[in-house]
Amino acid sequence: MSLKVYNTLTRQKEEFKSITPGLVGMYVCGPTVSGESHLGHARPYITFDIVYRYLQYLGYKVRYVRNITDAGHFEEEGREAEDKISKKAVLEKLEPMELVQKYTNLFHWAMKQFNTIEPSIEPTATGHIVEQIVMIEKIIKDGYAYEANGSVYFNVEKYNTDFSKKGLPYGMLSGRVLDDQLDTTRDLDNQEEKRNKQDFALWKKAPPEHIMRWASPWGEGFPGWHIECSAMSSKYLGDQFDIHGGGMDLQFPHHECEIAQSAVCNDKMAARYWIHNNMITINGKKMGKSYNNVIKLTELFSGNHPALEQAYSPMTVRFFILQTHYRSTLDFGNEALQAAEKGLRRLWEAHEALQKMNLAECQFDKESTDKELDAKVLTLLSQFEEFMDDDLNTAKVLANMFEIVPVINSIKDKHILPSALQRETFNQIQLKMKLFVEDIFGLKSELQGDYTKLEGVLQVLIELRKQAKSKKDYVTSDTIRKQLMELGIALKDEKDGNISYSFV
RNA sequence: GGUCCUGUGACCGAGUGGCUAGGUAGAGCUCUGCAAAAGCUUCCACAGCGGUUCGAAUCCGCUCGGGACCUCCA
Repeated sequence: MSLKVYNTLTRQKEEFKSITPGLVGMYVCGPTVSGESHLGHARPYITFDIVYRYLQYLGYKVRYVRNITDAGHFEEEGREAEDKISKKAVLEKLEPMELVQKYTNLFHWAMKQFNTIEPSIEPTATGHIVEQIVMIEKIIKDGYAYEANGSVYFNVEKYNTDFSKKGLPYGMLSGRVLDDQLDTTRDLDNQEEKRNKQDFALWKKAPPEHIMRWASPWGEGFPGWHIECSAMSSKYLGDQFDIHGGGMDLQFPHHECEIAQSAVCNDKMAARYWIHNNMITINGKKMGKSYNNVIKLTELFSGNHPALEQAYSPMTVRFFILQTHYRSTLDFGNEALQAAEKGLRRLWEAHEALQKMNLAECQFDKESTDKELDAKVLTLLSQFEEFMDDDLNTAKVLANMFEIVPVINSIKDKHILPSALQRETFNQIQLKMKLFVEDIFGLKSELQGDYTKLEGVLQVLIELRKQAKSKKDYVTSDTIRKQLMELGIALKDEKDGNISYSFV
């Protein structure tokens, strides 16, 4: 068994082989910290968190680089070439770096809520201006870029002509042919600096009012968007690395341009495997600023948005995303999120109950084994890796988990005896559920803080209720249960007369 | 206009030739003082029309619908 991933470059699933045995270099396009992250942004970071975790499970030492874009995006290229970040800063009356800091912090907070593991390196664009300038100089020197009025543009046509011979034509990732594009590129104003419409900026001259600016051989300005990723990925991962990830919408032009820049500088395809996650949609349309349909993560967690019937917790969102294959679109909806919330709760409660079971004293013997059930469970468990190896099919793994949940609950409720399974099978369930639910899927309990005092108080109430029940004083017992429910604590009368509780 | 993807039951979604996906909701039953939870059962879908095949949600064609990219975008 070995991991297979879908490579956008070849349009097929390929066996994953790292360049250096045992080591993986992975670069994922990070956030632009000029605003708050929304639900759509959560998808790539959760998706590649799974990739990161699974690769590590497979035994790889992974260097995971995810950048912070804190400069360089153009709001409207060609118009005034305004840096997106400085534009917003003026609006909010903040220093640009203050704004950048604010949204970087918010992003990190959200990533922590989602229980994603921090990348190995999180470089910022502004921290790598020098590297970007060096790269641009090299591209100019080789004749694939030209300066015009303090800005520098990449000569796409010349690149395509020369590098097609080397098997690296422009458009190879997104599957487009350069000639087709000449007519289809939209008209933008003030494009006269460019020799061709499809040329893209490596460096932009900063207008006088522009606050974010750096000295360069071409005057004061700021870097183009695409060059930052090329500069940072090659700096930390080398001329060619294993995985480049990001959202599908970055395929063109962003990743295409990265490929071209890196090809000129390093004479190589920057990355071997290009992995792209699909979009999150809302009412069938991509969630995005330009569609005016975004739900910010803070809104999602608080429920404070007209489209939301309630708040949804970070783990619910994480689970929601994992229930779908990463290359399919995922449609947002209250009903769908609520279904995810309930499903997650059932899975998590079974998982917790399972981990608490201690069967050391239990008698297992051959005669009592339900061979059919035992074999079924073993198959379900063994498929966990099989499904993950098949292009990270988290949806199928979850489906299998949900087939195991009734078995766990039945053992817990004593509908079936633990000895219906072999001891080794039971141990496997505990082991693999923990491994996949927690370590690979990164799900966790959302209870925070120290609950020992609260638990003590609950025990007192539970004792009182037990007493009331034994006296058939159902008014008291129902009152306790009802009022706790209103506080979000559900009491359950177990078969054996015990009372358990859970936080809803 | 160009390139590409897609249409699965009430909702979200796996699934690329034959075998129950799964979750949620609904219905029934068991358990139970009641409830909740849990378990069992049920709901047996693949846009439409043709074609290929012993057999198609899955392959091919057409029709209709939805979407992405071509501009910043996760």
